[in-house]
Amino acid sequence: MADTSPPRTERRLALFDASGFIFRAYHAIPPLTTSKGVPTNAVLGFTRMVLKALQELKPTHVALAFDKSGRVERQKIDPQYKANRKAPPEDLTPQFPLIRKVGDVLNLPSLDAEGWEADDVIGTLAMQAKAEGFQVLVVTSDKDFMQIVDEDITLFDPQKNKRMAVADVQEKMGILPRQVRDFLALVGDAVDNVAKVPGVGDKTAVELLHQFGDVETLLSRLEEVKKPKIRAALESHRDSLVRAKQLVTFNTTLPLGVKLDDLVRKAPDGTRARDLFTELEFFALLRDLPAEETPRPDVAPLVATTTVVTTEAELQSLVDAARAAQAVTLVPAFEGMPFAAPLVGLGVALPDGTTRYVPLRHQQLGASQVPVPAFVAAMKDLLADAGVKKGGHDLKALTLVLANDGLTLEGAHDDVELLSYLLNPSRREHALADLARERLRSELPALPASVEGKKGRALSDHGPEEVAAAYAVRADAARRLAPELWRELELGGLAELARTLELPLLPILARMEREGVKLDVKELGRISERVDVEVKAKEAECHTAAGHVFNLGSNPQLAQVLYEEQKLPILKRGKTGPSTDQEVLEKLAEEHGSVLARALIEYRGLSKLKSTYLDTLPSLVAKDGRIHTTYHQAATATGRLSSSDPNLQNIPIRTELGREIRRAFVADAGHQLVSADYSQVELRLLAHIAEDPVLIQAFLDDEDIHSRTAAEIFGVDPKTVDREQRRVAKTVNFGIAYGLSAHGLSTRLGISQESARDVIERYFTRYAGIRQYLEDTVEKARKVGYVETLYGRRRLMGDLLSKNRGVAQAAERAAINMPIQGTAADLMKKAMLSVDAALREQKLKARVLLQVHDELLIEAPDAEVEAVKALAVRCMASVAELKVPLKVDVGAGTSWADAH
DNA sequence: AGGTCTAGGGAG
DNA sequence: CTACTCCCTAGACCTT
Repeated sequence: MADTSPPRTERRLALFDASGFIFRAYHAIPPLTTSKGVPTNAVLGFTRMVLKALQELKPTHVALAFDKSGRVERQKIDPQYKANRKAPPEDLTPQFPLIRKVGDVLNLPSLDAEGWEADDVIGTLAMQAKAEGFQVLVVTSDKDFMQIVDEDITLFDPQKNKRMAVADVQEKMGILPRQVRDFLALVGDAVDNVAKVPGVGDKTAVELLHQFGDVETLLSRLEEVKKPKIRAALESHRDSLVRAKQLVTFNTTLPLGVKLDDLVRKAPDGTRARDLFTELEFFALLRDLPAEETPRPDVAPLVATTTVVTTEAELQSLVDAARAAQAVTLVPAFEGMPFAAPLVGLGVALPDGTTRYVPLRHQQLGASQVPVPAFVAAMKDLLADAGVKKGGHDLKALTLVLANDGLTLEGAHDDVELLSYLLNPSRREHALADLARERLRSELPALPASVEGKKGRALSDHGPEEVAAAYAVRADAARRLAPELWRELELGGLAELARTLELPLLPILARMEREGVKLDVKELGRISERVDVEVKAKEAECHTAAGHVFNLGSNPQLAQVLYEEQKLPILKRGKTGPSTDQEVLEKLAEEHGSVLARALIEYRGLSKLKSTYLDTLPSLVAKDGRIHTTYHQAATATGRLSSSDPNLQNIPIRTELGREIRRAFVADAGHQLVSADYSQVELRLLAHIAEDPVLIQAFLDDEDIHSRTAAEIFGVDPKTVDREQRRVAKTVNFGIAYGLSAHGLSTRLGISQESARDVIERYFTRYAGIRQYLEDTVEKARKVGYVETLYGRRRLMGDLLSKNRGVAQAAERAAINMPIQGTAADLMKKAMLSVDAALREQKLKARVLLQVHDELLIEAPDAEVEAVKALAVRCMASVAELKVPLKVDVGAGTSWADAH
């Protein structure tokens, strides 16, 4: 039996200067509130610091020390002590109790003493612990604490992550730790209103202490002080100096009535900590909390054991059970990209609450696992049977992995990632572990580190016993989460959206990813070589203009050259320094004739396209010569898809070079790419949703919408609108659904704020329905807490009630935009279902490859091109009956550029 | 060497 | 603060 209590010499007590950190955290972290408006910046900073320090110091004992009416006792010595301190800011006061709560849920004892400061509490405990043989670590950033440093007591500054021992004090101060109080008394403290001896600064104080050792000796041998002025000053400030030393000296003899055994470190109360952090919206910190040690009694723990399926008979009985229940939850074990990764094993949860793990490609098992062909044969029909509801987490990935073994998954129904997303699309992640923690109050067992970290052993090198439980438990967690999520979806009116839109879309996205798009690597290479030359030339041009070589990619270096060496005016500042962005460079080039700025703009444009696309895309081409992006169906706050690895939704188009890059996206031999995109879809939706008669009529008349808007704004005939007027109108049309302000419009158009205001006012006068819609949307969102699309997709909008004006206003703009952008996303998703169904129905070979928000890119055999163009237009335009027509532009060609 | 943050910029 | 929604790159900075 191992003795779990550490040996005496290894007992470490960490004492936190809580009060000190509260103020530091408050000032270090910009104002922050929860979505309900509760200020939390100091709480957050404090909590972070504590967690970090605990991790770093790994103490065996711990306490948080607070001030409690901290001036009272010292003001008995000197009524002026801290008399100039203002009351804490009003948004800090409510944070004190919250910080005590944090200490409470983290199981860290809070200590204080009436009338005394945290310093004294710490001093007292430090002495007590030292006497009992502890190592003491005082967590503080306050220099006053140096006075209690000795061989057993060290300071730790969590911000700098530095410890301070005796030698460090000597090095920093030039005196011994026990002389620190004498030093502080001599030099005083303006902040705390501790009087100093005039004429005595740091240097003199240290010199005096070297000569006399301490204040008392100094005062008893004043005649030995050489400098007459200093001697006189000390003479006349005798009393205040003695008082000062009393003020700065910690009281180390407080009757705290605490035994060190009471301070043994305990694990946080996982449940309460999670609840509190959730309430405070400290989502990042939630992850750092250790596993919950006390599961809630009303929830059964996730299955702890699982059956490893190694025979065909066992597999068959699993299949039979799933078929009988018409449902099964599956979590695949695989490594790498789902469209290329072999299935290593499959975690299975059945509705009866049992789980299995089916190993398939575990090296060690060899022949003692079900052979892949047998697995495929046994599972094929079950997986392809849409009547058997499939559950899991990220069923698109499951679909792709299964497809690698020729298996088709139908009946995707309980994808908990997708369901959770629909409930709250603003959430960054819908990780299974988080959902299980929040909704099941259960921690998922970790995967072996070598699996999780993707390094070391391959997954297939693990024995099934190492991973079986982990995957089975994941399946079980998903199975249990689904009904709860569906219940909430029903309550929110979101279930239909899930059933009829998102879930049917899932297999289509899987097919699109699997299909990929062909890239002409040679063509891209040719462009890259050419651009390489141009980039180098521009780089040289920049260096010449600067007069020396520097790193063009480094904004600090660039700022140095522009603003210090070339003395150009700083037009805009960012968080970290003067800005060097496009807008600024443009001005510097235009208005200040900067050659460097001009060359840099061109350099940036070229190098961006080169590094992001030309150099990167070829490495992402799979063995089949095609690029397989990943679509994220549970990513955006508005309901759009997103794309990554690579992002094919931001391939350039606006510049000539950009268009050339699109020329490298090509159709396979004998095929063409058909591009079909919605024209002005968001503006049309704005017209429909806002029910604005003027805008609706404009679309019904199929007018040039920007010219029409210009005509409305400027009160002229649409035919006589000039280019400038149209440009203004176009910017307004685009910006209005984003909550465009007069300020924004003026900077974008380079017009005065007055005329921008005028333009917006005229717009709203002509399109009165739009103003009404914008106002109603925000007002309703404030009341109900969310905004929604035509099809009921919701986005929760907590920030609308934020006390931070900037945050609240940003939320208003997002609230205005979401119903428009989100409805457009809904329409496109519906269109994708419709196109897919039509292609199948007509038995066409054409395949949808890409979706870029308002565009679909389809690869069609030459013979099908015309039919596919017509089909795409028909499907996309008829996806909804609105008060305005949906217009679809379509084109075809051998490359993506040519299809436009 | 590896992770995270920031600035900047590509798309709709 | 100042136009919404994303993802990716490079450099800076910090940690292992």
